[in-house]
Amino acid sequence: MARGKVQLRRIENPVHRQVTFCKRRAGLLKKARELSVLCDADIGIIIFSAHGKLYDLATTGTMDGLIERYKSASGEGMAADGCGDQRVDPKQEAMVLKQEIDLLQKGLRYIYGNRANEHMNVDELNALERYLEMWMFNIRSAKMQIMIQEIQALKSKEGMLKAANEILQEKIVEQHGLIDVGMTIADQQNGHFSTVPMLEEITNPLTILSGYSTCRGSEMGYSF
Amino acid sequence: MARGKVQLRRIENPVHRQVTFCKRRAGLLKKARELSVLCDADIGIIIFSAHGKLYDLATTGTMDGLIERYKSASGEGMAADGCGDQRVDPKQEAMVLKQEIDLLQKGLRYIYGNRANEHMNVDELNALERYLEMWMFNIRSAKMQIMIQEIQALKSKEGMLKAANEILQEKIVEQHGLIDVGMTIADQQNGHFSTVPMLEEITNPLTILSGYSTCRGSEMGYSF
DNA sequence: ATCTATTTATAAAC
DNA sequence: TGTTTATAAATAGAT
Repeated sequence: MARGKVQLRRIENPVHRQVTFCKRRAGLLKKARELSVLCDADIGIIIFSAHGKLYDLATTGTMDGLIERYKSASGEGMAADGCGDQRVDPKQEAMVLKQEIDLLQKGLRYIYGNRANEHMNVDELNALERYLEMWMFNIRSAKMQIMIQEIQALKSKEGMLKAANEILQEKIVEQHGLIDVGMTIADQQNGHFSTVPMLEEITNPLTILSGYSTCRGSEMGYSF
Repeated sequence: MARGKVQLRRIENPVHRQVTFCKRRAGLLKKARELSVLCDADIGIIIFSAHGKLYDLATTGTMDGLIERYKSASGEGMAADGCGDQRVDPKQEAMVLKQEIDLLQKGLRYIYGNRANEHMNVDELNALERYLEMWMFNIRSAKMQIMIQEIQALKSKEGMLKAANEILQEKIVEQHGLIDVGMTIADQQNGHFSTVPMLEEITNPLTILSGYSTCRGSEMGYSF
């Protein structure tokens, strides 16, 4: 705000960044206190610096009190959604794909390269943002499917082995009486990996996108 | 700040107070977003109006995530009794993922749902864009680690069972002569799932981002 | 909500 | 860090 307009992006110079952090942090907290007094509001602010240091402010009581109040107040509204879909043109498909690829490449340069060299406007960024989301879905779906297959295959294999194990055990018992070597080894592992249900919940893309499974699954034939 | 200096005390006129509350609240949140972007800070703000209405902002993930982080960061002055260290967030990991998903879902509602219902400003969209990049890396890494662990655990379990199986087999042979039931079942599965190396190639984030493996691995200590 | 006259906040320099 | 100063932003009051 002074001696030069500031761009809304991360300040690269660490010294400048630190100085600005101090000044603006102070300014922000001051504004918060003013708002609280002027308008009779209760305000809590939590700030973690880039290095993880905590700064906080609670204009009323304690931060914990505000957090409690927040938790009870925020558990309220849940809106439904109406997902309207548009339609695609069969003829321009190739051109569209080409443009998407161009944008992808530009975006990668932007994200991983020197941002100063690549200019992307808001529209391009928005488009890129949408693509990123689709990519995540596609890649994740593909990988999850493979890994879930793998896990289920291993589990079924395990089941087979256990069954075989039991059969062998029984044979031995039939022939000889109780022997415990095999059972002991097998049972040591039981219940050790009960994380599987949770795992599947977390990793299943459909779970993550719950409520958005209309997520253009059919439109997502982008050949990535 | 304009047309008249303001006194630092509660504005008595209810209309003025309400107007000022709206304006300054917007200003405060804007300042917070700027500070967050400029200085790479994570900020959460909770505002209760005089009438109890809640307004909030979380520049990183969700407010719940910041609250958790706040609680663990602020409660560092107590290290009395001998509790086991939980340095490697076994539970926090899941929560972190959940928060990321929350924000992603908000973004998805915005992108695919009715934009009128979800108001996201340009700042939020830019943040979302940055998050997408980080999420792709972080979420994928976390999930891959879990699933790879799972697969390895199952494989080791399989090894155990096979070993037990063999021992049992030997016992039977010792006692009785050749029996083929167990061996047949176990061997049916051999070599069936040689896909694992390929799987790991596909799922490794660094592979997907090949050519961009300078992918800020070290800069990505965003504490989600 | 939109428009200005002013007050504030603050970037750069010290 | 703290102070100074020129300038960008925020915003009080009016519309």
